[in-house]
Amino acid sequence: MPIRILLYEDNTELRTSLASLISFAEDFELLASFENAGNVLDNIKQNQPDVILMDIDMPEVNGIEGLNLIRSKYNDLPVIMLTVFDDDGHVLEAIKNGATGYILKQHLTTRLANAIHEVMEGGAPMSPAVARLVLKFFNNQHTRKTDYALTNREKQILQSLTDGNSYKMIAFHEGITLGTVTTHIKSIYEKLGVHSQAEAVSKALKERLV
Amino acid sequence: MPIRILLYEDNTELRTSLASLISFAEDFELLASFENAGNVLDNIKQNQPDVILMDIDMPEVNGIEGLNLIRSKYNDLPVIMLTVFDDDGHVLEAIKNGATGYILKQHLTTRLANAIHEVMEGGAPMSPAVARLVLKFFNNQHTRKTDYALTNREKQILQSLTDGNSYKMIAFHEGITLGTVTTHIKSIYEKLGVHSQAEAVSKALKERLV
DNA sequence: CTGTCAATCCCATAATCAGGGGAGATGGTA
DNA sequence: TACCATCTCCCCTGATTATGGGATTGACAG
Repeated sequence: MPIRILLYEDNTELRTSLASLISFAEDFELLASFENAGNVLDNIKQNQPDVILMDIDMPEVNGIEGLNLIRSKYNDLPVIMLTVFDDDGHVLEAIKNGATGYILKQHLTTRLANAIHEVMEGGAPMSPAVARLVLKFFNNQHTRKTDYALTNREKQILQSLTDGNSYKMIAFHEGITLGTVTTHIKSIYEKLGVHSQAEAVSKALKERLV
Repeated sequence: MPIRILLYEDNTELRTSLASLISFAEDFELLASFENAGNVLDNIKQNQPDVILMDIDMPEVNGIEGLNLIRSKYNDLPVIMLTVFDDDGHVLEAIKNGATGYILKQHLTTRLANAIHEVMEGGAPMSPAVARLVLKFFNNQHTRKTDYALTNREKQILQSLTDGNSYKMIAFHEGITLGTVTTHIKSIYEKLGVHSQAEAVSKALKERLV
């Protein structure tokens, strides 16, 4: 049983050559190809593909929008994004929206077949540069911690505040008086340069202080 | 000029066979290998490697700790993690801590050489299953939005609250009275099931409502 | 045309919070 | 020893917030 494929690509030449590339391999079957993602949901319903190849930069309805349409109905259908750019914005946007793989057009000839097999086996094929980008972003998200020189006690209390506890509850949980809690919070505010709970909690969460 | 490699792997047998695998290729040079990451910073200083191969599961100082040590000094030195587990926790932990690549031991023979070349060219080699895991996590982080049926106005105000604005400031910015702000916030709290600013802000940020 | 909903406004009160002050007890360091 | 940071406690006051009412308007659906 061949792997059933739908292709979205606005460049006629590339679409044609991709089509023949796919048809060449006997374990792939190209069901249809389109020049934009305008009717992607209908296309899927009619063709029942196993995998979708989606260019990002298309007129009318582009690849990201197409991806969104797909994900609104089909959560697990593998979608491999194709693009000439390794532009950060596009990549991250596609991935946030649930792309399964992401290959640069320059790697198409060497990687496409492999990539299709990989997604069918539950993998996530990416051009190495794309993978690096994702890891970098991921890493940034999780290490950004400016040093405000909060003491351990202050961190605990900020944590508790961030969990939505009132001064009273914090005092109870930490086994200290209400007055002490306010004292700690005063210095937390000073160190963070904020003037309200909302600001403190926001800063704590955004900068991963807790 | 061969690519200079340091290896960390506690299993003697595997360490030996990796060592010979690496020495076999003439574009690689194995500088040294160790059974845990205890002296990783000294090792690096002495050997000046281009790439580090790091097992995760090692006695004394494990791969994640080793990675952390490395990242505290060397921000760009490529570190490829090796593991038998495709266990979510390890993978994500390693990536959060700045791993450059992540390959499963079952793929070592077929992918290792390739992976080393990829990191040297600025890529991020990952076993497909690992890549899928990362994308999935990434995707979750960015789409998790439970529907609390907040109205547009309520979302705006929640946003403003999350930015650290007081009721007064919100009233001013939105051009409505203080009373109206409290009314909106009342219904926001009801819909979110919270009873304080801190809780609301926390929930809004954690569940990406804003 | 009637009901529902979003958005606006108002009133009122108890509780909580922000920010100002001062002060004693640790424990480590210069 | 003297200093300094940390953690603890206290007092006070004005501002802000949480929560309970009730009410009007316009839009939209049935």
